[in-house]
Amino acid sequence: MSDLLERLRNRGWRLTAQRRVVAQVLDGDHIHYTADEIHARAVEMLPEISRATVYNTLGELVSLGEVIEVSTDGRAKRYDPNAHHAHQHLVCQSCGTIRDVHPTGDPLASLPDGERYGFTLSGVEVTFRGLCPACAQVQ
Amino acid sequence: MSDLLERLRNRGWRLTAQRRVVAQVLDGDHIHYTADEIHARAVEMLPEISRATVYNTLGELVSLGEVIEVSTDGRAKRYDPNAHHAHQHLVCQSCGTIRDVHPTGDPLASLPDGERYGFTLSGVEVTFRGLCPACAQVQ
DNA sequence: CGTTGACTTAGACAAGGTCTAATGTAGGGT
DNA sequence: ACCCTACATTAGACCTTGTCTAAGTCAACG
Repeated sequence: MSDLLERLRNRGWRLTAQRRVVAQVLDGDHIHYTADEIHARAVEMLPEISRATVYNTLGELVSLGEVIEVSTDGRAKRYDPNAHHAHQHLVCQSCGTIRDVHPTGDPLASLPDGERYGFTLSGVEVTFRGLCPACAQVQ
Repeated sequence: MSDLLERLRNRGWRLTAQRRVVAQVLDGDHIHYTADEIHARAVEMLPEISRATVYNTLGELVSLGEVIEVSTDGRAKRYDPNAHHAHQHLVCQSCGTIRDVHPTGDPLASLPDGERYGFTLSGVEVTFRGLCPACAQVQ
């Protein structure tokens, strides 16, 4: 993750305590947190950090391509620090947990020319939905 | 669409003017509207219909499996009445238009057992992203 | 070590959606 | 045909997520 900070500094980022903390939270577990969860964890390390800064920082990381924004439903967006490896997501419908998965084959290839309607395709997202083991037991 | 209303009545739905209007809007064009767009169109036919009723009705249609809820980004959810035919979506990144598409193969099969982490899979969504012909010209 | 422009802050604001308590009504029972 | 009553609808308050603003702060260059 210090790699990340180094990369960002080379791109002209000012290295502030707030940004370091956000990067640190993202680098922790490989769970995909919401912005507010990231804020809550950041506050534990740097009590005065504001919500706006967390949102700003996440937005910058997304537009720099270091983090992927995942909107699995109409709820809060989640942030996936694993931007440098192609992967898709597996989402628990009950608790919202997201895991990274690696399906076989190239999903883009599954759309025949006759179904492209003249679109210029730039990407594809595949979201597998189901119940995680913990939620499956409860139901 | 009277099919739909009949099916719903058989499942114990009370047939109100409001619900008929919402069904009628969904049955119109095959565009995927947001809840507020549906409300706006419903108001033209039944001026006193409330936002809450539209949201309630859409939620019921979704949980009855008659309509699919599509969240393409962090914006408003859109409602797709084409729930009885398996299909996926092609979204224009610029203007947000959604088209239904029919990829080849079963995307669920692309997730190997070793990548399922004990989840009970219930479905998969594939969202192709790109630029529609109109937006591609502008850029 | 001073300067300055990028960064951060608190809190107001906005969009999308949900909830509540009061009121209305579809449709079965008579 | 007409009541009942449980289900449906309403207006509007409220909640969550996210954005914006104006004022204050500070990293890093010189």
